[in-house]
Amino acid sequence: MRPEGDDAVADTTGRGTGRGAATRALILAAALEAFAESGYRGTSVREIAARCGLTHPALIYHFPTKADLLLAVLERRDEDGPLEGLAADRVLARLVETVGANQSRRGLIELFATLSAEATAADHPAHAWFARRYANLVATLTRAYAELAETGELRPGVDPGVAARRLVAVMDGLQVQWLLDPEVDMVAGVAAQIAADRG
Amino acid sequence: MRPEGDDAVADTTGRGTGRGAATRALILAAALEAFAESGYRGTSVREIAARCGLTHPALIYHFPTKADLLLAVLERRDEDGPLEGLAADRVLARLVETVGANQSRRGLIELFATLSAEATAADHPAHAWFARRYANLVATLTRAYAELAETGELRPGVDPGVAARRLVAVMDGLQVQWLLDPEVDMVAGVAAQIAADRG
DNA sequence: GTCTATATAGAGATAGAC
DNA sequence: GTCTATCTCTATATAGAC
Repeated sequence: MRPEGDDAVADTTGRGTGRGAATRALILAAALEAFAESGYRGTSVREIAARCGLTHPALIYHFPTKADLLLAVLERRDEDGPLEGLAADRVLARLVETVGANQSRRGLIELFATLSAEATAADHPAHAWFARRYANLVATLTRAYAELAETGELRPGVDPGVAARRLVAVMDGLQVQWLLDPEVDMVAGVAAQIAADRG
Repeated sequence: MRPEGDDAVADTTGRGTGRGAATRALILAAALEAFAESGYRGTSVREIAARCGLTHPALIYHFPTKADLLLAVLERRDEDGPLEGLAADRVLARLVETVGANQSRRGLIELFATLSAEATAADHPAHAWFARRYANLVATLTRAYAELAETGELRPGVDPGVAARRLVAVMDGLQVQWLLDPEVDMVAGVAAQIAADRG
């Protein structure tokens, strides 16, 4: 009897989808929360284990190292709908929607704000993941802005590549300001940023 | 005989300016470096002590706790020339200059990028410092943009307060991107940001 | 003012029982 | 699949010698 049914959690350890699949999902949720509150370095594997009623070795059985656990959390977020295929208008609209949706998930914002700064260190376990993430995002937004420029919808003199980096920067920077002061309106900020560069 | 001469290092422990003043300056420099490389949580007091040829207890004599050391490092940077008194044009020009100057001090950028994210946690020792810093910076830039708006030098429809927050966000966000990829031009990005909101 | 030595707590990770 | 018990390392901080 296998109680997990048709559970479909990604398995990075290659152990298949045994009974542990549900436990793995539990662990990933707890890890997301914990990393979000204290960052990667500030969180202990024991604390994550305690959050889901496990002991430290039990967790380690599923994710051999702390770094493996972090990468599993990050890879899980990669499943979010990609922006790559969309038209320029849709890409920018989706970006604003995402910011609005995230505004109700403080933990997620904390995780990415903390981690993206931590992970600038070359030896950080999530370094490659963030480098790839930023490169992809900037490339996608550069293409969107370039598309706007072709039809004259980008303000003259605005460089699509620089504007794309600035847009990503505004999203990141407003997250920190919002974490320090929840009165800050991230959606308004990002929308204003896009409006400033469009014609 | 007091070898420190007219040394003027801030003394947060209330021990006066005895021989230790030179040692304190040495410690602060090493702490800045170390915090910059590994963040506050990722740095041990022992490592900072080792960097300046001291033992851990010797350092603790000067700065009773790790948090005291961090705050002393931050307060030391408060001595940088303030923006408050300047005219709008000068404020914005100085901002771009500062970004350019910082581009040669990777350690400083790492410190602030890492810490500003870490310090969003309410119980972080530098939380109050960063909350104050952002409030001051946004207030100063809001005033500068409002001044531009009065003389019609701000693009119509741009809210000075929102634009100020976006400018601060761009500076912060570009730092992370620059840390991940030194090809990123922070000066060009910040200059473009200001140009996008001005008339 | 700086040291050695130590207390205490917590980290990540492993071995082996059940 | 999860546990107890333990290893090893490192952390912050203190006591007291010099």
